[in-house]
Order: sequence, then C-alpha cells, then structure tokens
Amino acid sequence: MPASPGDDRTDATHPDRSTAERLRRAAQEVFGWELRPEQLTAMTRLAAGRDVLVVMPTGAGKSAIYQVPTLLLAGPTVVVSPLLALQRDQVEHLDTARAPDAVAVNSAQRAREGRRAWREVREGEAEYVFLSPEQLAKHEVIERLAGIGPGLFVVDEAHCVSAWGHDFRPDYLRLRHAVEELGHPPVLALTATAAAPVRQDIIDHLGMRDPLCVVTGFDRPNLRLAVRHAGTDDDKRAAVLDWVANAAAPGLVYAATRRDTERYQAELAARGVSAAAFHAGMRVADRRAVHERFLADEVAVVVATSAFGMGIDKPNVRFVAHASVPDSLDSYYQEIGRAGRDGEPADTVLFYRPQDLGLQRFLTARRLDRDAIHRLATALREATEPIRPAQLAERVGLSRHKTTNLVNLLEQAGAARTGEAGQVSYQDSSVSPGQAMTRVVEVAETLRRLNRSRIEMMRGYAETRSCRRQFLLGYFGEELDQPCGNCDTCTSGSATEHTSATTDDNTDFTPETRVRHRQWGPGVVMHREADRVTVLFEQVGYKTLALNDIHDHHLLTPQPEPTPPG
DNA sequence: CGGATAGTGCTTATGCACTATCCGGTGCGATAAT
Repeated sequence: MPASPGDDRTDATHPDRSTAERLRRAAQEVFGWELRPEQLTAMTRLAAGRDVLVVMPTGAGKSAIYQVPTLLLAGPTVVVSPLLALQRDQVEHLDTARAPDAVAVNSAQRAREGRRAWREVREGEAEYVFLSPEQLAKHEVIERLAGIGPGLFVVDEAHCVSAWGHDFRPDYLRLRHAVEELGHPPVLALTATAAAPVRQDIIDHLGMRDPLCVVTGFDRPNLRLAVRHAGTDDDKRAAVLDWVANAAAPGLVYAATRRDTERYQAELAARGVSAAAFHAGMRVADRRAVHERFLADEVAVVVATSAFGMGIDKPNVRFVAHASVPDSLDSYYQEIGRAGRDGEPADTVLFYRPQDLGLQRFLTARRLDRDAIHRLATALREATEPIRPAQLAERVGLSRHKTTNLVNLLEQAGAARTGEAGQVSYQDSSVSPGQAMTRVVEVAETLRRLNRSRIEMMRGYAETRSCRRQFLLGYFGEELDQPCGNCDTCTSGSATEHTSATTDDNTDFTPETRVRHRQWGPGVVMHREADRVTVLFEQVGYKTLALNDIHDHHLLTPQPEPTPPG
C-alpha cells in the first residue's frame, strides 16, 4: 500500500516549532483547548501544506484538527459533510465558540440565505463553509470557491467516501476533481472508523498526495462484546426481545429493515419498554422528535435502521444490540461505537443467524444497466470536447445520479478520464464502447467480491471462537497481545483454547506480511488465529485460510516489501 | 438470499401444505403540487 495507511509516526524531520507553537497558542486563546500530540502533529502537517488522514474515535477532538489551523491559514476552510443535520450542528457549535463565523450552503435554505452565506465567505467574515459533496459537484459552487481560494479542504465522516461513494452518493467519488479545481489546498480526511481498504479508498478518491496517516487506538475496552446464535427467525426475535427488555437503558437496537424496526418497537412497547422506531421512511419532524427524546432520556430504546447514528453523541448509551448483521465490520464497529462514550461499561450484542447475511448480500449487490453504460460510453467517445457529468446526463437522457455513478465506473475501468476543469472525456477512442462496458462489468465484479468478502468478515466475527476483540481490532489492523477478558468467548473459556500462541514454527504470516496466493494474487495478512489466517487480497477481498492447507499446498508465498515511493 | 403474504389445491369443513410473487438501506437536491 503506497501511502502506508496505519503509519502514525511523524516523519523524521522536526515539525516547524514556531508553527506548532502558534497553533498551540491559537487553540488555547480562541478555543481554550490544550492540544494533544497527535492533534498537533496533524495540524502542523496541514499548516505546512500537506495532506492528512485522521482516524480517531468520536470525542477525541477530530474537529479541532481543522478548526485551529483555519485561524492561521489564508482563505476559508471548506468542510464536506454528509448530512445537513450535521452541518447545522457544526455551524451552531462554532457560533457559540469565540471562533470565526461558520456558514452552510445547501438546498434546504432559501435563496436569500444562500446569497448571504456566500457574501460572508467572500468578505472573510465566515472562515468555515460547510457543503455536501453534491454541492461541490456544481460548477457554479466550484467557481465561487475557486475565486475565494480556500486554505484547507476537509472531508468529515470520510468513511462515507468508501461506504456511499460507490453507488449511493456518487459525488463522493468525484471530490478529488473538486480538490484539483480548487488548486489542491491541503486535504484533511476525518473518520472514526476505517479498516485498511477503506483508508486506501479515501486516499485514492480524494486524490490525497503522500498523506500523513494519524491513527489512534481503536480499542474501547469498556464495551463488552457478545454474540448470540439463534436457530430460527422466531427464536432470534424472541431472544432479542427478552434481552432488550431486561437490559439497562438507554440503548439502541439496530434492525435490517424498516418494517422490523416497527415490529420490534411494537413488541417492546407491549412489554412495557419505552421504545421508538427510527428509519429513513419517517417524516423529518418525527425523526427529529425521536432523536431529541432519546437525547433527553425520554425514550429508553430506539429501534433503528442504519439511518440512525451519525452525529449522535449521547454519552450514556448502555447497550447497542443488533437484531441482524450489518454489511461489514466497519459498519458494525461504527454502530456499537455509540455505546459507552462516557467510559462506563456498556453491552454490545449481536443476534446472529447466518441466513441474515443473505439480505446484506442482496443490498450490497449492484445491478448494472449495461445499456446505459453503452450509451454513455458512446456519447463520450463521440463528444467533440470534454464535458461535465451534468451536461452529459442531459445529453444522454439519464438522471444525474445514474450518470455520475456510471462515469465513476468508466473512470475506474480506465475507459474515461476527468481533466483539470472537472470535465470528462473518453480515454482511448480505439477502445469500443462495448469493450469499455466489458471493463466496467469487471470493475463492478471486483467491487462485488470485495463487498461479499466484507460480509464474510462479519460472519468471521460472529463465528469466531477466539477473542472477539482480538478479531475486531485485527480487522482494523491493531494487534491485541492477550485475549481481552471482556467478551463472551473470553468469559466462556473458548478464547483461551483458541488463542493464537505464537509458536516458533509458525512465525511467518504475521499481520502486515505481504503475500501472494496462487489463484487470488497479491494480498496482505490482516489477522492470525491459532489455526488460520485472514488475508486481504487486492482482487477478491478478505479470505480466511487454514494454516494446514497453506503449508500442505503451498498456497501463500511471502512477498518482499515494495520499495517505498519517492 | 430469505421472509412475508396471497393464492392454489387438496381435502372433505376449517385447515394444511405447497407455490408464486414481491420486497428489502443509507440522503442529497430539484421539482411538482398545494
């Protein structure tokens, strides 16, 4: 991995002491903060014009990393944020501090409000401007910003680039073009959760140059981890209800479908539990009411789809139960991370049926419109000059959303490219639209395999007999020396039986070892247990292999480290 | 991929087993209808 995500060492050169000192003082005087070393490292690097990826838990002061350098840098800071509600919160939060003004620009506001916000940014009154990725896809927004000259480009909740960019919100994958059009100010990506491939996705799709990766520990030792296996669907439902009805509130229950959230809510209510459902199909006012009542401890349990959570910083959540598996350990960790933020003990329990993985396979499978790909490729090949995705959508008669998605795929397939002005052109006119389509299908197939393998890692977590925390942290590239003592497999003794004793004949395939598989090609060892290793392959995603098979059939060959770039 | 639901057929009356069909998650922004 060229950018070596996960490397949290500062480079050997001394950080600019005077810059560090100025940052420290600004933080103290304007915000009243004492900066921690990793915050200061990231800020100093940004102030020096470099790109930075920060992976830190919620509450560790991620926002400070852009809020403080903004005071020193010329030009406003652009903050890309996925939800309008988050933008609102951030703007309000900055307004109460002694910080410069913050504004948001989005479709929810009136034209007059928008004009005023732009004027404040232009005149230097506002130093922070919050935008959705969709705003940055608009040419006039880029032109305005380019005219003002932002000093810093921040992507908050940066895991959304990877989680949503590939089909749900395709403008996330085009942010790199916005960055280029703005003259590549230093780019800061912030997230609480990102395993290796997610980090690489963020770096690639934001076009980050030789980024510093600041990754602090993932472990949340106060969270107890447990999995309950269930036979039939009815058994599982009964188990969820029994467990939740007896658990210490407040808590969250994640379900896979909207319908299930309402069903569990009704059944909990019938048992006298104060519960509310939450999903994206509800009216905005109702969603907000649930959110506020939960924060105010007026409702004990929220039963939600994955729609609930981002931006919810409630310290005393005592449990997060999953009535069904999410699509990846990344999502799972994000969701259980909402428990126990006060540091007090909290329970996480996954009610598991392997059949539930099927729904996630369905939901993450994307159906390609081959005809539309062919039409787009043809239109691009015939275009006399480069064209913006929005214009291309009009020309071909497809929605902007779909066009952007397919343009992204054509780019990833090497069939199209985006130039400096954000316009798309056909890569090589000797390639036929049919051939371009074939390549797109291959790219989509690789993405599908990766998604499936992430679902399989979810299975791995649910079915492991060794320490769950070791498994979970291993997935995020962090090694825990000993079984944790605060998960169900540790308590039952299963973890000690299956723990990975590092025996002498067994020291190859330690985590981070680069390997090559005869069939699956190159990969990196992510995790090792007593009798098996998990490898992340570039082409097929995560695979777990038995050490016996590896040795007997010479499946894996260790590879030398690639020479670092530069 | 699997669960829910409606429909079909069998059986012999009020259900039961089987089959076909449909449905399933995240939010922005622009637009249409009041």
